[in-house]
Amino acid sequence: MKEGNSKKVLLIIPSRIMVRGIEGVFNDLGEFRVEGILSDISRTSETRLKNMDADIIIIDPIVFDYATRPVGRSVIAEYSDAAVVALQTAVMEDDLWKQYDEVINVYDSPATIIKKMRSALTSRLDVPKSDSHELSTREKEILICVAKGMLNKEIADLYNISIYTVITHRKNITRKTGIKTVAGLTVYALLNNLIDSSAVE
Amino acid sequence: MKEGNSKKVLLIIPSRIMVRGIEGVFNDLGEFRVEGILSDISRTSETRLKNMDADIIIIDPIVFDYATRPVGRSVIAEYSDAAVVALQTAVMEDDLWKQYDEVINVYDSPATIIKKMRSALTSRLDVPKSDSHELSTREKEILICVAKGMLNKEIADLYNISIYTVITHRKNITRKTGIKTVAGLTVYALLNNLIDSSAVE
DNA sequence: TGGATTTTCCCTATTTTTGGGGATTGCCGC
DNA sequence: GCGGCAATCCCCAAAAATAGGGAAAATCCA
Repeated sequence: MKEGNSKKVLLIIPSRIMVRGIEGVFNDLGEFRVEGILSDISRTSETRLKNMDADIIIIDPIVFDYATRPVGRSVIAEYSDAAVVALQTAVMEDDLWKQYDEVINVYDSPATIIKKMRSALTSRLDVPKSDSHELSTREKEILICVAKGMLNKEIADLYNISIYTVITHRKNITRKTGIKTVAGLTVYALLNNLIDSSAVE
Repeated sequence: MKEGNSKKVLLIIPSRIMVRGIEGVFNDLGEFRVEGILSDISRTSETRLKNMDADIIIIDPIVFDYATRPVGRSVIAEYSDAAVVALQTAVMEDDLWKQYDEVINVYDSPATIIKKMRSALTSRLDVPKSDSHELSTREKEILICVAKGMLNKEIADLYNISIYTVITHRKNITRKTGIKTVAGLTVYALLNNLIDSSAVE
């Protein structure tokens, strides 16, 4: 397989292990070549994203990170036309995977990985739109606390706000998500990578 | 760093990406050298485990079919004296990590990985013991309901028992597990495969 | 058989959450 | 400037959970 023919890949993956692993798998097989590596999607990264003319981007959705940012592929789409493949390492809500052209699981065999890479290049999604009824920053913070099992009083103390405010936020959270129980909200937080299971109990 | 000096490492990891990644990281740094790779812990693997005189084993606990029970390290201990390091890729109950000499996270930096590898070699655990206080059948049933977000009243009606009984069971569950909050119990139930995340919200 | 465990039930009191109202401030976009 | 939204605060009443206590059957196992 000729070097010149291979597709340019950009990795946006904070795990050195996984970066080296994917490089290794691609080196074994040719066809794809890692041309750039980013470990986050910070401001400085965005210019590299724009300048580097990658054919395909493999991203670990964890970079869209807990609570702070509006999740998703759409962020990438602003800076690059490359196909975007998610690297699946953790549990995440089904809907969130659908925005990517393909999803590679860390346990996939090299053959499967290559197949999915090809698939990502041919069958491209065109309109990745972000969902509407997002939780506000504060609401996410409160939700995280709730999912951790904190009391309203504890949350109020943590953020130096009134317990009434906490309760109001919780009302809005249940209204926006449609989830009425703590158990449900905990699962919601887990599936949306707002918390890690180790953060609870 | 001399080749002859490097420690022998056995990987028991089903993910090709992660195997190649760890090989890459170790190649970059010397000191450790991957001598063998297994992708499961089947019967045939056991002889290789015994014969290969590894200094340290890195294992992805997913090969133990996870969460189900506190197996794990003890299985390895039957066939090898090597230090055992877990590769942390997914959420798992806190206690289950404690049986390993070290836990490397996929997002750890190479420096951290090496540090943990050294630590695993020096500070070795000696008695990997399993925990005792299991939940009774009824308690598991109640726990499942709690994790689903059901009210005590609803649980009582479901099993045709008094709400007092439900409360008593919940007291015993919190006492046995040491988990006081619904959020924590939900995670516990998820991690122990008592419920599926789809069963909640 | 006898002890341990499980399962069941009950009470009181307190704490916490939920659900229904409201209200003010400030910021952003049209 | 006006509407919408985010974030803050407040009250009240009802529902639910928590934390003590105790106790009696049923079941299991050694």
